[in-house]
Amino acid sequence: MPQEPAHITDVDTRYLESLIGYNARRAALVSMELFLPNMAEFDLRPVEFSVLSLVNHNPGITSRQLCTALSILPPNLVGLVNRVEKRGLLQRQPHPHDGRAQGLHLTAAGSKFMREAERAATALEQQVASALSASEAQTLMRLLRKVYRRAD
Amino acid sequence: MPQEPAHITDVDTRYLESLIGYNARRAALVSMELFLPNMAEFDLRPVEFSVLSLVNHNPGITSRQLCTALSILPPNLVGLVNRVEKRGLLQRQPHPHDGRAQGLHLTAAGSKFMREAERAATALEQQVASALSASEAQTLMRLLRKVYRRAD
DNA sequence: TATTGTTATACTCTATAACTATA
DNA sequence: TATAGTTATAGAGTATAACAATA
Repeated sequence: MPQEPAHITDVDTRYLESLIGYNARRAALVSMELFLPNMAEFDLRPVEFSVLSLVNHNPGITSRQLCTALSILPPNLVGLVNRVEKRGLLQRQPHPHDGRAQGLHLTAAGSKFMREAERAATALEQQVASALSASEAQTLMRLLRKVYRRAD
Repeated sequence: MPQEPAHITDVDTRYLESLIGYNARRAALVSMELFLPNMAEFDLRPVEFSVLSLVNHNPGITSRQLCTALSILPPNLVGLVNRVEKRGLLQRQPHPHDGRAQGLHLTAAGSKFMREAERAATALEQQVASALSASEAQTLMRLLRKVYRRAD
């Protein structure tokens, strides 16, 4: 056991690395760091990508549903939707059954855009998972979902 | 295959859930949500806990080393260290070999405080990992480290 | 010349309160 | 009365530039 050296060379991170939250946060930050340059041509932040992807796969989804699915607070979604709407990627449409709500839909340009963006994100995934085998990557995601899906 | 329903009931998140970054971020957010109430008595934010824990296990560590180990930018660490120093948990001391640097050390009160805080964090870990077996938790952390340790 | 720590500051992200229109 | 969307705003977190002291 070292005698509490006053001059540290290698930092002992073993305790922090025994905590799931610490490890998940570090991995998430690295993933987002890789996202930015690799997705630069799309000018999308991670959350914007997530929103557009959910609209892509759930046409007619409401803001409220997006907020619940992605843990975004409603006031913070407004500006985000406004931006991608101004870029011509997304449209608000009247909701068929609820006059308060609006269904969100990708425009034709938005659909094409998201096809390419999701292809790029899937390619980027190879970099994020470069140290993992295919089966390790699947295991990792399955275990992460067990952590954040509290009620399943 | 559904005909693009305009009224979504269950949100299809399958594509996003195929991305490591998305899953890691969701799990990190849930972990931090659990951290706040469970660690409330210590009045520590996750990053403050990480800093104090590294000082605890690496007495004499410098700010620069902390920044590197935790991916914090130096200007953002200053206020954080000031706060825990004002709380009497941490002390800056002259560095033995480098006049520019300062070694960070826990005070006696800080040591006692961090013993209890780390015990609480370890107990909290049982909640974070409640859906995982012990071996699944170990696997999860091992795979997460493979993601964020780009050069190993 | 490079590095440590610091200040000042800007920018982004996240959170809260209150309002409207509709259910 | 409750909910969807919105506005305004506050707070937390993260970023860059520039400086003094030391290597």
